[in-house]
Amino acid sequence: MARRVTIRDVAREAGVSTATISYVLNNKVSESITPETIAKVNAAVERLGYVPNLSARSLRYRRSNLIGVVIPQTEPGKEFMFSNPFYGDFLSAVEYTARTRGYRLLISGTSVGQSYVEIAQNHGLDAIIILGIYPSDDIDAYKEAKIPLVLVDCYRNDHFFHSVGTNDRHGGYLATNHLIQRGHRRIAFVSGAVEASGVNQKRLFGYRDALDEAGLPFDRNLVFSGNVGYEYGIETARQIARICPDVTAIFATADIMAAGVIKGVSEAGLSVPGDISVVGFDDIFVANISSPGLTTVRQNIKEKGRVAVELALDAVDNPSSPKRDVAIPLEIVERDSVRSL
Amino acid sequence: MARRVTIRDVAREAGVSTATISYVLNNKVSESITPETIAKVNAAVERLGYVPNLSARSLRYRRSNLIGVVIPQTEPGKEFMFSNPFYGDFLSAVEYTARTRGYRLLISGTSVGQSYVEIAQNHGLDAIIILGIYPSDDIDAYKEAKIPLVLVDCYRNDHFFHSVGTNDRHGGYLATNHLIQRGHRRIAFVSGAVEASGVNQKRLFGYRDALDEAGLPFDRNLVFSGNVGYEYGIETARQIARICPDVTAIFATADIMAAGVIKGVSEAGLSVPGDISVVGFDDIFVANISSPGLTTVRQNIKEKGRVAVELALDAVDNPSSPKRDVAIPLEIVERDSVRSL
DNA sequence: TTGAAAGCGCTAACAG
DNA sequence: CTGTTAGCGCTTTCAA
Repeated sequence: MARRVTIRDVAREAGVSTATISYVLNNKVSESITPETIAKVNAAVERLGYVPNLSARSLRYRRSNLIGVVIPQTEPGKEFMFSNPFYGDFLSAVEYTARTRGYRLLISGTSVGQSYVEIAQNHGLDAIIILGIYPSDDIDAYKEAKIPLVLVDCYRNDHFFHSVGTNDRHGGYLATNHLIQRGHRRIAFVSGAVEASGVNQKRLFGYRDALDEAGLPFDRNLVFSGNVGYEYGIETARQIARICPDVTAIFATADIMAAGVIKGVSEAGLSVPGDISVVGFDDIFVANISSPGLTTVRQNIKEKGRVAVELALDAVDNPSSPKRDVAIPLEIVERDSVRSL
Repeated sequence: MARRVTIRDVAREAGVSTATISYVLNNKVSESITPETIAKVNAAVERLGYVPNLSARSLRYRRSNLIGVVIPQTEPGKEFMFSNPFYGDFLSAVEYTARTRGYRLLISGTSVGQSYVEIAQNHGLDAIIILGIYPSDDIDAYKEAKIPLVLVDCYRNDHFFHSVGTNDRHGGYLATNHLIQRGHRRIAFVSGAVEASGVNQKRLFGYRDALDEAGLPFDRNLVFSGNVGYEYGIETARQIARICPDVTAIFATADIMAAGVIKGVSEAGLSVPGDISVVGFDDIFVANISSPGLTTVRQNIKEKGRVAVELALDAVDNPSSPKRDVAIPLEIVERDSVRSL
């Protein structure tokens, strides 16, 4: 490794002191520096190819300009955290927004026995964006460490942190009501694990809301919950086709699952939407690709990512400002996977 | 921000010096420390919740345990760098491998006017993995900065850096030959930009190889190159359906495009594989989801990510070791998008 | 076996 | 207007 060019080298080259270099580099207008000096410094920086060392700076400043992003392992021990394209879309938006604000992203799953709090402190992360899970074990550690946190898609918030999500209950209602309006009466609900105060539970509540409103009975046997994945969608659709012949519609709480459902339905020798209508959730591009095109509840993932970063930076700059819960709007996007009965 | 617990605090708590703490923390066996001291130190660390500051350490060590990953902007100015799920899969594998080796990932696109070399030096990145593009402008800067680099899917390598990719020419051959073997004669080639020494050019060469081998003429009008995206696949398929009625098969050099092609063909009122057969490239899960299932050239993305990290770390540890070019094997995966004529 | 102290590169208070 | 210097948290040589 070639020796780094330091601020010292630049100072020598420019014939001024290191402090002056630092002032010029950071546009410290409070110090008044002659234009000539500025020019000399810039020339020296240029000539030497000087690049500031952020490790040193962050040691000094106690800030790293780094935001951590924690993506949940979809399945324990599974290394493909991005198996759902939703995460990629989200991360893209986060990265873009962070970059325009001068922040970089540190991404890391967590190995067993290692808390993300530790990683955060290790690298002096300015803020952390956590997706989908409420790290119940760690949460006190976060509070204690006073690391600004943004919770995404998490309802177990105690207003100690900012959060961003959607009105999942409303989303569940939207999807189910869409089907009911089109004459469906026996509607299956397919989702990942339904945990207390998790998004799937909320969506399930919304599903029940719509049922109730229409005076339809809630049938526990039509609720299928497993894991958020394409495979599980296939399996469940097969199963539904086999044991619930009266079901005419399926609401899957993630497009990736809905895609599996469509596949499973056709593998069972039935057609979408001919025999079974399907509504998804997210509106990732898979909804477009699937055939038939998937009618789904769109959430603006890009916006979600943007807001997550805004909130994170707000928490950094105003640690004591009141914590906000932002909900990204939802809307039904109609494609071709729903039939009117 | 609560004041950090530093090694000093731990030293005071344990009643020893900071050096001793450091020795214990880093298992410096060269120094012999009594078990009692070790126990005391560990207890103090535990009690105080001490977490090492990696900025300080990296300032000292001149290494950050950070690997940079550069994902190309698929389109200039477009913020969604992950529009192709391929990247998410790749990144997952990279993250997992890096983590098991004690490294974290810094991801960042590059804003205009900012070279990634600068980012790398800013954060003291130990190595960088660059996907898909040869940063021709920067390359000298990388060499000069002596930052270990791994080039992924890049043929413009001068053996100054490690690289990992696949035998794209062979892949192109595989796909095209698969179609030829099944009786297809008029086969369109649909890809992103065909640049000199880019993957698409290689795949195009492979396409020609297969044509040549079978004694089929190469028709320039059957080569469509635009950008790697679902939309472009749709457009091109429509166009092919309209102006090339004799085409019976399409080789799309990315599954994401192939998915678009399938959509476009059906929008044109034709069927896959009834009227037109389609072969893709990558075998991302979209190949599974699309209907009909996409026959495609599989590359082991996970392996690609793993190897990229291995090579990166090798370059860190052995800066002067000879540079390797690793090719990940390819194979045809048959699904339902190809018909035998 | 342990401690004191220098220094990694940078910033900012203070002095000149 | 510019320079000197202390110190951010850590490692490691050298001395005790």
